[in-house]
Amino acid sequence: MTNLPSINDRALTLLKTLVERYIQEGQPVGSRTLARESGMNLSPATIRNVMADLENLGLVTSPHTSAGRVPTVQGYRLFVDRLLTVQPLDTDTVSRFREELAAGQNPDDVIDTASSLLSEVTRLAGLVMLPRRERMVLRHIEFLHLSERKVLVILVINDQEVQNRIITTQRDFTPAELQQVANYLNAEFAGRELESIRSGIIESMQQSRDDMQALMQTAVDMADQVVRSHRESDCVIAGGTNLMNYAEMADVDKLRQLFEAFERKLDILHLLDQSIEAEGLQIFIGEESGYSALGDCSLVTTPYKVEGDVIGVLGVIGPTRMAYDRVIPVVDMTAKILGSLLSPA
Amino acid sequence: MTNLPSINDRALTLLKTLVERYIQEGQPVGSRTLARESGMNLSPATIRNVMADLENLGLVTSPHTSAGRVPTVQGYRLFVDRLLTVQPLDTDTVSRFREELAAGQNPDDVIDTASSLLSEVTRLAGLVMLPRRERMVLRHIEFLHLSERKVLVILVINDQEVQNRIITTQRDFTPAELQQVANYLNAEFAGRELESIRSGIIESMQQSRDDMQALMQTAVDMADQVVRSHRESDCVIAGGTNLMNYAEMADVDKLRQLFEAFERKLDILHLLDQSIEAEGLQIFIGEESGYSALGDCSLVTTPYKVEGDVIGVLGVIGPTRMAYDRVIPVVDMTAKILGSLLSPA
DNA sequence: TTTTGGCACTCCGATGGCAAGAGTGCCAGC
DNA sequence: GCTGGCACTCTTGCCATCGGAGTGCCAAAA
Repeated sequence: MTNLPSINDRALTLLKTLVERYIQEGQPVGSRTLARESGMNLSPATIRNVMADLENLGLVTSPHTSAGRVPTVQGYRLFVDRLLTVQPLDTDTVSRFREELAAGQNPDDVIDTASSLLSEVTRLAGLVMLPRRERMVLRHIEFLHLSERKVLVILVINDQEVQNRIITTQRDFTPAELQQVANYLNAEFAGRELESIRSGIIESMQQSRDDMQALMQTAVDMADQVVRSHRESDCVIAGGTNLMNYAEMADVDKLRQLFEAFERKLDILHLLDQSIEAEGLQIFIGEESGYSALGDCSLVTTPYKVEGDVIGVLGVIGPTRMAYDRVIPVVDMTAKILGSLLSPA
Repeated sequence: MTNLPSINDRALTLLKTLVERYIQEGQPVGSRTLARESGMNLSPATIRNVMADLENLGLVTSPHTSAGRVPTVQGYRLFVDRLLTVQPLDTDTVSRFREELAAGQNPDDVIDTASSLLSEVTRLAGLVMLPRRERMVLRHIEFLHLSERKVLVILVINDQEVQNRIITTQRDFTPAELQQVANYLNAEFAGRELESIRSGIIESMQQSRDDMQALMQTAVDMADQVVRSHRESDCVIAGGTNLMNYAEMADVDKLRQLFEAFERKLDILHLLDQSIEAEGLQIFIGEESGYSALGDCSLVTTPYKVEGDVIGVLGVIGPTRMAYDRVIPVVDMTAKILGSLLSPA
């Protein structure tokens, strides 16, 4: 972000080749290799001088005296911000994403598929935050008499999501009574936002017979729960095992931390929450995320939109040493396709 | 299983202490330790003789010349079949299971909770196979008009499970038309088994208007899918990260194999399928499972029943060196509680 | 016949020294 | 400002060594 004072183009080019090389090989890059690789016709000695500068600027570091250099977080930052040349997507991948995502039967399906595809193609862990809707509109409510005092409540929200729950009522309602309550609620509240329904129902509970209140109360509870669960939201993580293939994850302890974070999901969600605010694609590199469990990991995320409104975030998580140039376009494309598939109509 | 010829009680007691000790410490047990631990007032030399016998019988083995002994798979087998003294459950755990499981809002909730509780209490990975029902009865079907040519189909099966899907129809149906089809299907097929509905609907499709066929076809498709997905079934695995705490899982490669098996789920399901036939609690030790990915793992499973019929399997997976005496009663109890909670009425 | 003490033996794991290899830092010369 | 050269450092692999732990076997004791 901050513009570095004394850094010339040559140093930048060398940094770029260094990062690229390190991403590919995963091992410290020495001056000899860099001299060969950079295509700049410079001697190793010159490179060493430049490296010393880059090290002073905090862009690279060596693990020990006689190893090559490795990019620091700041080095990666500069790389992705200013040096990265993004690889074009091959059309096969695009059409594959389009097809497999379109095959989903309902939003949950599509989101699962998105996460799996992301992980499979990038060979990293894919993550998709479930869409949050600004407007949560009750579409339809239905009560189904199961057995004595057991009722199945079905709630349809936003034309897509179906919630269901079994409740035990105080007394046995006849199917006709249930139908009656449902009809009333549908007539009164269908099309209204969940937030506003709560007060509405509580009001009308005053007037209705006492024993109907339990049913209505449940409707309110469920609506509450849907709203709440959508506020704290949730996310789908796929292909965590992919991360076990990387040398930097060889430490079981580190792995455990990471996978525990996956199971908790909370930290991840918090990170995703941050990037939901951002305009476009975002990259968190290593410690930038602020979570030690994501130690040597980077996160590439981008929001996805329905009808111009951001409703969620998706991306991948992998070692800092990931192929950003190939990952970024995949994440980008997935967001676009997912957005278009989730839009109503 | 096969009764071993020359094995006396003393040898068995020593085997028992050896296995217990090894389960606790995770390290080969030497003759000196065993002499102290067994409480039998025998000298290490005597123990060594017995160990040599046990080794000949294939019940224990030493990793190398001057290490103590470690149980073999056969050793564990004999241990769990004949020597194991099961620890009583503490009542706190039981009531905790009861409460947390009863709090589930619908079957899926309950199953997730069961898996999590299993993993948390045993500190292993918990797994629960989704219940398969013999009778799959259509309870209710509903069509909801979303937008032009988009219809949300909701299927309620067995009074508990709700399936939903969004379909695109050939032409736009009015809400009234949709209601009409739903009414017809409910009147005709509610209460009947899914298997038999297929043919019924196809028959009645001959008589109905062509453009209604699409809707009915979808109903058939969904029913098919439900039946099929229940046949190949599915399972919930929780707390895989717990396994990373065990020394025998320190190898990242082994871990990867294991977690990949978790993601595939197929092998696991196949194993669970085997134990669904069995009468009660079953233990697969190490290679007995037949899957190399489960190399040093054991599986403790037990079927759970609803109204006397086995409808699923649950259990835990962990290192062979697990505390069987504590794990077994937990698995057992979970199955009982889960069964009672899933029963209708 | 069974148990025991003793003793030689084996193997692991930690430690240290050694040499090769890789890469750096610095300096003097171009 | 670039380059070659040289000394220096650090890792890695290898080998030898040594103490500890535990076994196997044998001969004596119970």
